Amino acid sequence: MVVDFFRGVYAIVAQVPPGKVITYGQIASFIGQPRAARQVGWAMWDAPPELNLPCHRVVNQAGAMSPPHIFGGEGRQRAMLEAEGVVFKANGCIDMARHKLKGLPDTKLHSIEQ
DNA sequence: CATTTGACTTTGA
DNA sequence: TTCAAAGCCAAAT
Repeated sequence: MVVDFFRGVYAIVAQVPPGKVITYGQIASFIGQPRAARQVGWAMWDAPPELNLPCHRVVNQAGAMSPPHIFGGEGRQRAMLEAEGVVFKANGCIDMARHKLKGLPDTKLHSIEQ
């Protein structure tokens, strides 16, 4: 089986270090479905708060963040990212070249794969 | 079972 | 990095 898509998303996001951000596409790629970036967002919606997933560290490729109604406020996500040490550009987008995660800190994804 | 929807990506300019 | 258009995948209706 392709493993629970959502399960993989949770595992990836949970391993994202503070002060760093990851794109939906990268998450999907780690799972094995580089085209299922949209479903990553769906998984986030279905993501239980018990996991304490740092959804604010998950952004799109352009460095733009999710709609405000997700975090219950306009500019809410930006505040959390700034608190983590993330640098924002004047336009309001994240400095991807500086914070875009290249690889996961732990390769424990071996369990969720396959 | 067919259609719509969406926390997106990629390519090109 | 930003704007525009087309494409993809899974869940909801």
